[in-house]
Amino acid sequence: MPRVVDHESRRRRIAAAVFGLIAEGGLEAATLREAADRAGVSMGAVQRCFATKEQLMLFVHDYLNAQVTARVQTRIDAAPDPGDTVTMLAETLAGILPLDEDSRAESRVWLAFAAQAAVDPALGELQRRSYRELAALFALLVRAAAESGRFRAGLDPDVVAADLVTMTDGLSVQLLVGLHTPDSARVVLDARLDALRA
Amino acid sequence: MPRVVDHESRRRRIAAAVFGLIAEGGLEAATLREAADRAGVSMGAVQRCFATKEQLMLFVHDYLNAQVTARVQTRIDAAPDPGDTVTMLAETLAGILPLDEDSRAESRVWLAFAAQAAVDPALGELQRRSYRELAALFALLVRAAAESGRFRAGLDPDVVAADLVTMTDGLSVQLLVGLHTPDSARVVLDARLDALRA
DNA sequence: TCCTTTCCGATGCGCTTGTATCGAAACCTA
DNA sequence: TAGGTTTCGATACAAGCGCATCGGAAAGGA
Repeated sequence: MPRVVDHESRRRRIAAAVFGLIAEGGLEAATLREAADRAGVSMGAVQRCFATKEQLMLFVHDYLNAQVTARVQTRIDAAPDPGDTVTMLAETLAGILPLDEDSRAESRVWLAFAAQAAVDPALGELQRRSYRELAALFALLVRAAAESGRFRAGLDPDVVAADLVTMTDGLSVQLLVGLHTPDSARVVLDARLDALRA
Repeated sequence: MPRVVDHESRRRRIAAAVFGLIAEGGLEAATLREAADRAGVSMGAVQRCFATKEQLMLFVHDYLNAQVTARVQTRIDAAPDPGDTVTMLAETLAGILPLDEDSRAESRVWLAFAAQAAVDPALGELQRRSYRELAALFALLVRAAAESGRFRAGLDPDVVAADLVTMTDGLSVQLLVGLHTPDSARVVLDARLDALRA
């Protein structure tokens, strides 16, 4: 059993390379050769880690989700009150939005996948699942905040969660295209949260 | 001056073909050969009408805007009270959203261009201009509705217009991905309009 | 009628793509 | 140390791409 290498870390390295390529040039810029170059490996290595390009792209989609999740967790941990449900909700929302260069790159990749998901059933199903998880998280936090009295009573957590997902998508597009600035987006976000508070 | 043909109508025919290709398979499916086939012309004709593929894509972007505008105008004309500002606003919003198969196709193409615009400055500028026009129209209608007493006084038309643009983008994405249904999207839209009424 | 001018359809070219292939190198076991 | 197994790097290949080329067809003026 010779020449054993850490496949998983190499897969992540390649995924990170593809992520960068998509962030800079869209899905069309994601070619196996460029990915191999950027990851510092040969094409043969890429082909050994991923049987087809489609599998690679699905892995990159998961990699994107992991990146966003990690960013959000970091934000929450750095907040003054990491255990507070409203803090968690606010930091999650702010962490998803493209408010700095890193999150802009993530959002560009997200948008590229969203466009592809609209014409690719398999990717669409994957994305639908991701959205459902996000909405469930939002609903969980909203319900907890309402029960603890931090949010108004009588809110429908699922409806509010869906609204928040819709808002983040809209704001992300507007931030990327440049019609919203990070400052103006924060105003919208804060206003939305204020409207929920008791 | 022989062999004179109607260039403009041929350009629209080709644009319509590319539009269909993008709606079905994303930007990657938009190739000159497929476009020529679908439009029922030869590649030579396509090359005569558009010097490069980039010019063709920019034309398709304008074609998309024209399609949406025409749909919205049709909706307004068919409404019971075409002259009412609130009616115009409501029909414009509903016309933009992917609520039926035709508008879903338009929204898929819009999303494909939005993703490309995030990594292509020229297309980004074009899209920014389109968004500004839309926001200006919304602001105009909101201001008129507020002055005529149909909407609450004290609304900032520009802020409301930006919010409406953001909402339509978010709803469009959620409708395309399948987390919102046409019915649930209409509920959100109606609620947003109700919140503006006096 | 013929000629000039415009147009178009077909074909070719250079390039890039994803994937397949394969000899060589690397490593663990015996 | 020898052997066998796994991995990798380079290369080959077919397909598809945008774009360039060009001979002939079409149409109005002389």
